Amino acid sequence: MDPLGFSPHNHDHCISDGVAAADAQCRAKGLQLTPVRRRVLEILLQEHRAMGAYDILDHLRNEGLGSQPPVAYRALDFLVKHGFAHKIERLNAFVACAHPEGDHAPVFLICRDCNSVAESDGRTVRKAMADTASQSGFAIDRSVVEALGLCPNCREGHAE
Amino acid sequence: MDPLGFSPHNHDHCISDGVAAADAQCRAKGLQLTPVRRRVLEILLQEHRAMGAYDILDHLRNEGLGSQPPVAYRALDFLVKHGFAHKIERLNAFVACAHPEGDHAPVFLICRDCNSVAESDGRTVRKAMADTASQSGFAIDRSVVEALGLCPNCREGHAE
DNA sequence: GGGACTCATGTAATGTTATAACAGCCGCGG
DNA sequence: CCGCGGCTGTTATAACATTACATGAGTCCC
Repeated sequence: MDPLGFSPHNHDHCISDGVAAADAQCRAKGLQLTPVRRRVLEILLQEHRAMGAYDILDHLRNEGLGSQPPVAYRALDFLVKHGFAHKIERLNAFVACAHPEGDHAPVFLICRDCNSVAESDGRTVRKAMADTASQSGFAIDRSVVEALGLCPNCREGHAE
Repeated sequence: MDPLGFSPHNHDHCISDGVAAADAQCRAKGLQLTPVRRRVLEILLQEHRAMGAYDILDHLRNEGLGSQPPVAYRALDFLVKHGFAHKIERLNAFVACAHPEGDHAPVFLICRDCNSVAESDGRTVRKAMADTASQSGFAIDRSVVEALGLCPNCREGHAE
């Protein structure tokens, strides 16, 4: 059940900081952080793990905020589009962004044991990708970089 | 409709070479390249694009080789597991491996216009990822690296 | 040959993830 | 007041994937 950075932290801050950052950016860009969107972001921050759209929908349903898939997907699309959350393709799941302070190029480290997801700095990786792509004349818009393996905590358990 | 390398080539060779490589590796490793598996690989090589499992299943059905989803998924699992094909997570689709000569770390370049997929050499990218991961003590097993953008051919069309 | 085993296949049913399409609401500018 | 854009509510369905169980073909060992 360990969180995004593979390290302990004050989790209340994650939530309030994350929402505050989104709030600020939405105000700055004229976007609407509506109750459903805000709540979905809070849920993602709270749970601090990759969640399926239907997991999130369950929460929303319990809270009377919507019960049909499009409700969840629309909120998630919004959050992903504006960088407040990310989709983990490998898991068909979503996580709150761990670095909401503007543009970034995340690399996700997914633990195959505890399913935690860490978002780490992908700048060197993106650089390498840009080099690779330019050799074939390909122009990258966006990219998906996800590693599967063992997080530090689970590695200990597997020590042989 | 352009293919894996964004460049023209003799496509008959792709198919025969791909199947021959798989054949050889299966023999070497004691794996069974059964008719369904072989046919799925041929279909992927033939079409030379990312195909959904159900697209492949349609082909199989037309040929009397199986009609239920597990038939396609089992063959695809086999091919992916042994490196004869890859899954493109972003597209929920599969492509034949373009470099069946043993271990490799592919990076996929996915054109958002024509949907072609190129498999390029990911060694420098993997190196960068390993560096990034090791900083947080994460041990990578496998990874998914997919870039979305415009291939050289579609770039021309978009020149403004 | 017969029994036990493994691996591959056939098939029904179901589960999970995601989208299309349309109707209604609400705030805002004209 | 009206039209318009953006968000939400809801029904229905599409697209992707797996579980579970039955059958068959080959191999090994006795």
